[in-house]
Amino acid sequence: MTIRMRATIQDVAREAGVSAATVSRVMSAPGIVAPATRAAVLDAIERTGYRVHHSARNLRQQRTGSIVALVPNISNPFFSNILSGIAATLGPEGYNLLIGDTRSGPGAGRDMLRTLGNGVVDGVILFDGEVEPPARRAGGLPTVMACEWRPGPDLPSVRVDNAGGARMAVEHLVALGHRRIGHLAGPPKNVLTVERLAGFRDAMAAAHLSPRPDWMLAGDFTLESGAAAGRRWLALPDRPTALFCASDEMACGFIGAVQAAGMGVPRDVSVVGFDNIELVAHLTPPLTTIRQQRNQIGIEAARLILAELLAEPSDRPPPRQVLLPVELILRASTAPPAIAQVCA
Amino acid sequence: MTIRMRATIQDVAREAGVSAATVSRVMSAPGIVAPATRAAVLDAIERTGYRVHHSARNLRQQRTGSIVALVPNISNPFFSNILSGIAATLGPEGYNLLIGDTRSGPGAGRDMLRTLGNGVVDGVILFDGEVEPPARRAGGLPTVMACEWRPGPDLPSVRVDNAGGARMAVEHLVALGHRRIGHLAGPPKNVLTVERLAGFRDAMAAAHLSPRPDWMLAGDFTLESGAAAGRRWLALPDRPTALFCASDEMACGFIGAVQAAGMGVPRDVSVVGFDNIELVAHLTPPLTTIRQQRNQIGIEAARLILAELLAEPSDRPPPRQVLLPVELILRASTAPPAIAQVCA
DNA sequence: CTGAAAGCGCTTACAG
DNA sequence: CTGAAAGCGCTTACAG
Repeated sequence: MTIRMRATIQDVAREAGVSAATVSRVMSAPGIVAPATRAAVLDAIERTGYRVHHSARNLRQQRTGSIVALVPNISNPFFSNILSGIAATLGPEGYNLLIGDTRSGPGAGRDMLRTLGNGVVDGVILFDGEVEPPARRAGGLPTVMACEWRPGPDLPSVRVDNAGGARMAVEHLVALGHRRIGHLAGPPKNVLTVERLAGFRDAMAAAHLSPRPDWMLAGDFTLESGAAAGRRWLALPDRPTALFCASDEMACGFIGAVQAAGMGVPRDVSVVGFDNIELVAHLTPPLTTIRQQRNQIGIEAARLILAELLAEPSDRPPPRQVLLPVELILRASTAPPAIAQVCA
Repeated sequence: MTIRMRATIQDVAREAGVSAATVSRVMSAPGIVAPATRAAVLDAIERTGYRVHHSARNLRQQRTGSIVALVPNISNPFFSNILSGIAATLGPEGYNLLIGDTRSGPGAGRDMLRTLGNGVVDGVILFDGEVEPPARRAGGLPTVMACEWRPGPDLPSVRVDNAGGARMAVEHLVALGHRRIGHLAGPPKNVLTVERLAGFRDAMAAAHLSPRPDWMLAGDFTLESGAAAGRRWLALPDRPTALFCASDEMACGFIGAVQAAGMGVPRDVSVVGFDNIELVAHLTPPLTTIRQQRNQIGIEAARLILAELLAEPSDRPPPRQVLLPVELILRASTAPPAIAQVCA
């Protein structure tokens, strides 16, 4: 029952007949150590099964090697692909990805950011526009925003063209002949809600249509809120013939509720979503939607935070805003309005 | 432009007129320090804005304060709720949750586990039955399995009653009057595939039905493989009237493909899924499925790993297997077979 | 090209 | 109840 302890750098040094400093150099800058020495060290590393102890290295280098992604809700599948893009980009650069939830758990929100600031992570990718990150000069961590952002201040961020996507959705419906177009929005204060709503209004105005207040439905991006909106749509005395939903999840819930009542999509109402989550291609009818490149969002966010970490605090570049394009995906949930509807 | 450095324990000690040791004790065992001293220290902590530096503490305590969850695919929304259950349980105990992907990225699989073993994490929750964790005595990390598991060895694990769920699904279909029942399975080597298939066969035998080879469809748990199975079903000269799918995602893909061809669910085929992911309640028709308590899986897995970390290596308890029950959720995707079908 | 030494910021026997 | 000291395992000026 001999328990073999983990080898330390000292064990390797002894085994190779060199100093710990040399072993360290072989790992970090192999070029500056003599070939023979290097070979001996590598051999000793092999024999001892040595692996660097990260806590020790981190303490010495005053870094942690971890980045945290803070999302409003880990359970939301929208983030899965994004997180996978982040992890894939961070890994090769020697960073681990930690994941946190800003809305639940201990020390949620801003308080969490302060706790994380001391030897837990080196940087933050923040997906929640309602959390205010402590300023850099107040001891705050390097932070980038993704998807959502905060008004005003100068954090690097990656966003998609939310207003543009909303315009595409409406223009598509208008081109099909719809003039009675409603909108199912996200939670009121959310920046994405605001931008998509603005795009909706712009495109409506451009088509000389004025949004009807009773056709502006409120949701919160969730399936359930979409279903509730569907029930409200069913109860309307005078219904829009088309609806632009600010998220695919809401569109799914809406369609489910409408179909459950025996109405048809797009027969009775055309529906456009936002996000292009994988599932909506398999619905009946498949959902017309605005595609966000989720994996790319993750990749870009990871690059931004890596750039922040690399830059000297003194000559940090001005915060970059990466804007990713979106794309209209045409499927069968949209069609020209029925004659009866147009004449209603 | 005064940059105020982070306060260290020494700064607090100086400020309070005590030693660093005392400050440390105030944080870890307030009871053993005199009330007056304690108050002075707390005051100094407040004034300096001191926060413990985790890398240093970790190095000293020979722990990292992090647990990693290794999943086969971060992008799979099935894991979202589970991860959120883990994070919620780990947080209050002072552990962070790291998330890794066993199938992609650098050092995937087993190699990853060895890298993680040195000051990166204290323990592993492994969701991939195909990764072999290094044994504890070979310097392997404390590990628990969740959802999937490995044949034979003695790792603690949390599982659901996969075979029981499959039996419930088939019994339900039999009770509705189906006798022509097919199965859409997961990837062949997967333990979940094997268990659910066994449950399927048991229940079929109990109903004096023999599974027809041409009704045993193969998938890999993904939407796309479900859609492919739907196309195969459509091409069958003699079709089953009901199908038990080993995952909800496959059931969604299957239903989408079948409906796209103008066939009806449950009119032409009844479908049962497995998992009860949130979305399937909003499909048309809503999916009858086997519910897994995903959040609870996460909570139990977190408890198991915490127990492992707490136990002295000497008197570690025998590995516990937590078996969570599943539940049949009745919805509208299943119905008695049509007369024409029964007589086919 | 290599080594001796200092030190990252904590915690914890040990002694009093 | 409290302090002085050692040490966790590394890396990195500094000196040669």
